[in-house]
Amino acid sequence: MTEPRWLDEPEQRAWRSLMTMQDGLSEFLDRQLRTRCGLSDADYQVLAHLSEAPEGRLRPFELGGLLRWEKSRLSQHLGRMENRDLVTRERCLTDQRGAVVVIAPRGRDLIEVAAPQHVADVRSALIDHLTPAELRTLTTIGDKVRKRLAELEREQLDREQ
Amino acid sequence: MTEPRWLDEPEQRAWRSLMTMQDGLSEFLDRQLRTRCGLSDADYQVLAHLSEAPEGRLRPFELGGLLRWEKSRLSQHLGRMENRDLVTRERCLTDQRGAVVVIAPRGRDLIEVAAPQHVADVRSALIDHLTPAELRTLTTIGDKVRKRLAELEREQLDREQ
DNA sequence: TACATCTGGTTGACGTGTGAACCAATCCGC
DNA sequence: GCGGATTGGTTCACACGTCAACCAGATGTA
Repeated sequence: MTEPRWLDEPEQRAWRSLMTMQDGLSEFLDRQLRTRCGLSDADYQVLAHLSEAPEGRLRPFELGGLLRWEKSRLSQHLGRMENRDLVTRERCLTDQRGAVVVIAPRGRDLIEVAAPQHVADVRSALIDHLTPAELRTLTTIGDKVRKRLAELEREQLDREQ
Repeated sequence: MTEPRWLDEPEQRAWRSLMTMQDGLSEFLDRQLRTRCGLSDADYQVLAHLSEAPEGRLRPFELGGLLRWEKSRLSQHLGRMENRDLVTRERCLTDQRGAVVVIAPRGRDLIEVAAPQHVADVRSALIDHLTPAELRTLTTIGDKVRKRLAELEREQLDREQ
């Protein structure tokens, strides 16, 4: 605590580089989706998961698990998507308190137009400019960080008890 | 356009890995700052830039340039930060329409507490787990993407004319 | 069966980001 | 100098995310 251990030059550069890339990439992809298909990144992810699910239907809690979204966020977002005819909500037959989200025809159409364009954007902004080695390193780093964050989260939970 | 060129296995994994890391990292860092210092990531960045500026003062448009924020966002956020005594706003003497943002004592105190903790978090979640080679690769990738995004933005602007 | 607890989901209040409209001061070409 | 374009900034309306409170149906345990 008394010695902060600031980032040195290469560390600083890597960190800033990552942050800038992060902001730039999300901003770019979100804007492309939005201007070309009228979908936000959030809409896209919801529709992507639904379109891959059997019959295009999922329980909200399953969808929330896949997206790692808070349940209130999901509920609010589904409400807005329902108003725009992207999805519909039905009552669940086997669990009386639950619901089922179903992708609507308009949602299906939009995601089928959006998906190839989105992949093309991801390629054009990132993937196509990476060597196989860079691709591997990126995967490695991502996996390491994911594991580490899970660890930190567990520690946090332990401390709370 | 007729052939979408989907991502292959390693590409897919790298992309998802990056996205997950991105979400997880921002979420973690933001939560740490928020619970320990009552600062959002946005607050932190504003205060960080201000505290490094001469006399802790910057014109909003300079700050906006550094943060790459829309001016309306910056204006709104500064308003809220002013209400919380983190910054103050003064009229600019040399440009009658402009303002100057100054870091307030409370803002200075908070950033000085938050900064070392924030760096420690960045280390503990990311930097300390990377080899020098990974650090270099990350920097390289970030730089490539930044250049590429700038290129795409220029093309976009050209198309609009 | 009865009561406590847990789970799936919605709602409301609030903080935050975006785009467009707007105002005033400044700049620039004549 | 004058009039139009540009720049610095704020404001409004709206979309979005988070948290806490809440409700109803399910589950577990005596």
